[in-house]
Amino acid sequence: MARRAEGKSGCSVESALAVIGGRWKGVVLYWLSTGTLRFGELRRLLPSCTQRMLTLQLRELEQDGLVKRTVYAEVPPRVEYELTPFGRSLVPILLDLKAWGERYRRRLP
Amino acid sequence: MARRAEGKSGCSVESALAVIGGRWKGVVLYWLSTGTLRFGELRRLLPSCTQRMLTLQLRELEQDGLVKRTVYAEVPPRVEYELTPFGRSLVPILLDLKAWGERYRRRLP
DNA sequence: CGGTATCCAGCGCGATACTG
DNA sequence: CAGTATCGCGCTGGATACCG
Repeated sequence: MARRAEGKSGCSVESALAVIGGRWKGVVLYWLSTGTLRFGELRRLLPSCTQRMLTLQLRELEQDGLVKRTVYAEVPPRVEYELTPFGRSLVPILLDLKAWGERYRRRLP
Repeated sequence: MARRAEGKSGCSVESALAVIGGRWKGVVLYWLSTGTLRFGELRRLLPSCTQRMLTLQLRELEQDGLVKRTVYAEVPPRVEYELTPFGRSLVPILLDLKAWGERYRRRLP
């Protein structure tokens, strides 16, 4: 986690990218911006992300205070993920990025 | 370049992050948003980025159409980098990210 | 000054298997 | 269902040296 570790040095753009720059974090955050989701639902929404990676990325987002994890003591177990208020503060930027990404893709050969 | 290569698949957030997610790209773009810069100037602005990495990241940004590279046939050689119009279209988002990054850092222990 | 070339470490990430 | 555990590969990026 070299990238995430150095959160305090460098400029703030780096800090932000360190938080959302993980392989799947952008998409995870995007889907969570549409509402609370269970682990299995996220898995289905990110078919090419392995279970292990999904877990890891969610844990990091949780540590960074963007995502809240709620475990329900049921059988079978249920775990729900949702954005924290701080996480939600990133959503507008994420949507801008998404829009920009669409324009970028339209330029491709 | 696994990340950059798959620009066409996945959601657009991924595409955008694939373009600006490189280790130094965010900062390079940020500095270039303040005006045209020579290679050596960028080096001084990113002291912890090696010359090799700076070159690589600039080349990728150039390929992605965000940065224009101009070589002046002088001695000693002079090379200037500036944002393309398309690159400039990313600047507002970058500034939002920067502002968000500052808030993020203020939350840190 | 503004680059290549070369070599190489580390870790990001995937694949697979097992568990409460 | 929602995870951990373990193993290993490949790419990212660092160090260093050389070039027009």
